[in-house]
Amino acid sequence: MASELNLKAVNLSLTASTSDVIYDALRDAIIRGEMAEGETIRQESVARLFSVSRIPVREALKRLEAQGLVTSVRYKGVVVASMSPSEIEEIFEFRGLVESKLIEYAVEAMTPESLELAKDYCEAFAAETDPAKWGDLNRLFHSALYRDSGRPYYLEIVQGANDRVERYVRAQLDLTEGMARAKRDHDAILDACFKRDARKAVTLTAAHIHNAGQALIRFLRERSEG
Amino acid sequence: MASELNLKAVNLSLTASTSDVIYDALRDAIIRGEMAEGETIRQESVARLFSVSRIPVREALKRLEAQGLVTSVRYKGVVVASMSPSEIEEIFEFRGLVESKLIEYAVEAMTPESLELAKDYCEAFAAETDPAKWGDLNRLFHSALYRDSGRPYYLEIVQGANDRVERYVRAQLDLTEGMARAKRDHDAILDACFKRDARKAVTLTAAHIHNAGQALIRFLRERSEG
DNA sequence: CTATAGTATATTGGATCCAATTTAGTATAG
DNA sequence: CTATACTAAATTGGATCCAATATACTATAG
Repeated sequence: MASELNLKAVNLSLTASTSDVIYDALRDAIIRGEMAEGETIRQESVARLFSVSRIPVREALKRLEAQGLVTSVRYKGVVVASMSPSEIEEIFEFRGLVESKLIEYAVEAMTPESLELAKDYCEAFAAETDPAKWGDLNRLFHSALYRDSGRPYYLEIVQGANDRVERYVRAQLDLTEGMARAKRDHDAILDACFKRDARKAVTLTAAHIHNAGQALIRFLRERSEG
Repeated sequence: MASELNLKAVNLSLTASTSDVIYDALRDAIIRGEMAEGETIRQESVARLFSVSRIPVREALKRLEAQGLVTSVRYKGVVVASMSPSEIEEIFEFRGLVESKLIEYAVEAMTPESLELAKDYCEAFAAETDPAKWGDLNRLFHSALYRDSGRPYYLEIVQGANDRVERYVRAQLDLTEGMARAKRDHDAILDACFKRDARKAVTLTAAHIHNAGQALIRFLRERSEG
């Protein structure tokens, strides 16, 4: 139910419109898996939730649609997008391709501050016991690694790709032992970055994403059979 | 001026809303370079143009914003996005990375129909004398090459990347000798596809995109100096 | 003459209302 | 009892109106 959304979205900045706030809250709820896939999002219920009219809600939904997080059918409504295992597999393959390049560009350019930041997030991720926070820390870790790549467009695209699959990743991390491997992978990638070993970082990143994708696909196929 | 838009957008399908029609028309106008970069798009003028209210216009603009084709400032309006040479360069680099992979996947899987289609577009592109149509045929050619790749997400991303730079490519093709090389490149790529030589197709595609990008950057820098 | 304050206009953001369509429910024919 | 036609409720799409803000313009002080 949309009414269960725990909206943490405060004004991100002074220039945020109502539409922006709603967009962020809905995107967050979808990414975190707080809304079931296939669930229809009623304009009126979202509007009531925020005590606004449907206008900004509709604009937010258009943006979500453009990003592929919801699908819309005229006069019927928008539903939370759902992805087949093969679609998810494609996204992971794509992430491997692009994020490998990103880490290659970033390793040479990484500042000490970024390295420290990545280290902090890496440790926080390893120490975190609340599954709900793993996704955030995982994302923060990777974006700390990539931030000096000098490739804003790549980052934008990778963010979009991650957005589409994050809900599935979270569901899996909650229920499997994927965390253990993720921690080891992160440590190894971070180590390669500290040593400025771009080639190794690339290899490890590609393997990290590939393995995570394969584990997720196995998980989803098992669950769909069970 | 927005009033100069030659709207060719008829209903794409029976399920198209007014917002969809306006979105397509604006996207088309931006991509084709019919609107100057930095030009502000007034909701009211677009609405008048289509004889509708501002509501569907605003929804269309939100979608364009989500795709990076316009940028919006609260209470000021949306303007046609403009890209710096370095941003354009990044897009071309990105395209090279992703489209190389796409052609690799596609070459093995290409059906005779797709090969014929690509050949037709390639020839039409080479024979076309109207610069306004080069962009369309160029895009059709490449999408015919990629369509059997089995990678819908890659295609979606590549389309978005192309959308952002197409206006600049068109401006350059209109004014330089870039066409000649483009034709030769296309012939060579198509030949490699017919011979199922994936490796060669990859190399040629990467070079094709790289060269086009470099030529475009040179063109833009010259023009900004002149 | 220039700079600044203040006002009027234009434009965007949002709310409310109406129209178009779908969906749920009901009655009726077979 | 089932299937179909019809009606009512719910929902989305769009139009019109009002509020918030920015921009252009004017007047006035210096």
